[in-house]
Amino acid sequence: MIADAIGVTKAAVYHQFKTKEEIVLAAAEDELARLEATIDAADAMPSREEAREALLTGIVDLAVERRRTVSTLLSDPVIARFFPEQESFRRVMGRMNRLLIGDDSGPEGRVRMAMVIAAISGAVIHPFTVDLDDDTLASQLLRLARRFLWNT
Amino acid sequence: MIADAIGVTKAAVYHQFKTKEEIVLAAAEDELARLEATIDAADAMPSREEAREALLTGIVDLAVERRRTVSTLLSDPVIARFFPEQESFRRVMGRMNRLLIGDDSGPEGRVRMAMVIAAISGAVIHPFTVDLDDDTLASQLLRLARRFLWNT
Amino acid sequence: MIADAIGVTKAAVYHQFKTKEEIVLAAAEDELARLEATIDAADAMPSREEAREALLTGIVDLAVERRRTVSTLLSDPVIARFFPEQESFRRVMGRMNRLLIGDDSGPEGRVRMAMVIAAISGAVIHPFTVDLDDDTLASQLLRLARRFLWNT
Amino acid sequence: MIADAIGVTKAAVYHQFKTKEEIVLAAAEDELARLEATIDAADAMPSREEAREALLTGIVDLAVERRRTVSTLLSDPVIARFFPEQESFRRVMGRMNRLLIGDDSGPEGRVRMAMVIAAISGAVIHPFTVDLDDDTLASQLLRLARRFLWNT
DNA sequence: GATGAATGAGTGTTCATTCAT
DNA sequence: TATGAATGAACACTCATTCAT
Repeated sequence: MIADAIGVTKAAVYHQFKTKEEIVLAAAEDELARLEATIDAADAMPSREEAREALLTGIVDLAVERRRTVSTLLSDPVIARFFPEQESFRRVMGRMNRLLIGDDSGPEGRVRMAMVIAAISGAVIHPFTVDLDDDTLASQLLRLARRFLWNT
Repeated sequence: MIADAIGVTKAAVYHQFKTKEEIVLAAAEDELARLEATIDAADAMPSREEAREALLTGIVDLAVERRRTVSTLLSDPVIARFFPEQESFRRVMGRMNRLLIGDDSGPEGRVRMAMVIAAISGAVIHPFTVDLDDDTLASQLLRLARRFLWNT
Repeated sequence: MIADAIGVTKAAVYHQFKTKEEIVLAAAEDELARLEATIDAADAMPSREEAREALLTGIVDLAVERRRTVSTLLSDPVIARFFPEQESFRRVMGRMNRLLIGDDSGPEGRVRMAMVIAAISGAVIHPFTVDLDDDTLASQLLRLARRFLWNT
Repeated sequence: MIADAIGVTKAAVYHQFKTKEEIVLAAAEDELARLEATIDAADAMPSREEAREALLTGIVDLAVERRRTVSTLLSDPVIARFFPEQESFRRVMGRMNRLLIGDDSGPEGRVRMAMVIAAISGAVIHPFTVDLDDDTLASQLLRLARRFLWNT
């Protein structure tokens, strides 16, 4: 499908990537880089509150904007298996944790972070929300995350 | 796989269901029936508050308990395409809507319902929450839903 | 190639054999059955000398007659890997050993047996002997084996 | 595999050899040169008997020593097809013939030569003899060849 | 109701080769 | 001399489906 979609032969794709897994992983790394850029931008903010706010907005925007790719990636078994062990992935998740819920984020905090990320990606790919336009979806996601994380 | 799992031949399965889609749809109807039973139970409650509470708990329990099936079903393209048009599905969703957010649920209310359902199913299948035990997951899901729906 | 040669689709072949290895093994078992039939016939001979003689002739005839199949099988990596462990194979080799070089066949005897079998199959598939007609090849092989095994 | 093994790209190999066949043929010529050197050494012997003996030992040593290469080459279809027509190959085979079985080697003699070569190479590559150590294999091969060629 | 046999259309991958640079 | 990118053709295998029995 990939080869057909970009109009080359399968063998040409296999010249660039050794296995199918490599293709999936490359796509995921690309998406991860986008997320890290968002974190960098948030980090540059003057106050903690502004940084938090910017990050959450950035995450939601990213998820909504890149809906299809994110959705495909998140339901891919290769990602589920290999990504949690990847250094790059752990680093980005660590930075997100610290910014969103603080250095003192104990197990409870981490669980809440995981829940929010899961909820965001779930909502972004879920059939029930498929008809929602991007703005509505983004604003609802922000509300949901704020209520759950900080009760605001 | 299905045929092997129940110990008959593929052809025997094709005698009962005309296509693979039919099998998926049948499995989904089964899951939907479980949900409707939960709604029936909630409806039998004496007060509105108790009904709401029972329904939300029931939904979360169902999602957590039947994690694997629900997750498989929700990431199936057949479901995404055909289910929203199914009468049975619309009926159950309507009853859920009315119970959870009231008869006057305008478009805003329905969007919020959809978000909660999406968040619950997203969290249930998401890789980040895969290690959470059922109790933790259920209690976090309840908290998330209550905050977002009723800000409690 | 197999599917094309017998004029069916690949999938039809995969309906009968689960893997390519199974096909190779099945072909090998078939050839082995031929060899065992030859041993049975030799065993029915009245004297030891006649039995020996009949077996050697039988082996050589088989190798020459079924040249192409035997040659293909012998250069197949699957055979080299899995056949020596197969019960059927060990049984047939054991019977051959006992008939050709006797119950007292020590390590020296077994090595000689192996050499003769190897020489026969080598000669049968070797490019240098590819133009020899079946009769010439068979008589030379008999001579070689007799000289080496019994010095006659 | 070849390109990887020598640490260059495939295209670099294709700059030196026009086809895969040419590579195989070049490897074979290399092996043939070794054989001719062995014949040269034998030819330098004072007596005919010593020359014969030296040649046979030399051939067997070569086959055993270079087991893997010889085996690969001998089971290669390109070799079977093109080598018998090659001038270099015919020259070396002619010299071997004359030394091993004499100038008067009629068709019978040539057939016997071919059989011995085939038996040697067969034994060297055959699965049954794969566990034999080099010394055992060499001495058995010498014995087999002597018995068949000269009945000694 | 069920089975065995078959099929078309894929998928993931390798291999020998070509060619512009 | 060498490289990177590409290709056609194969190969081992799976999947959803059909059909005669």
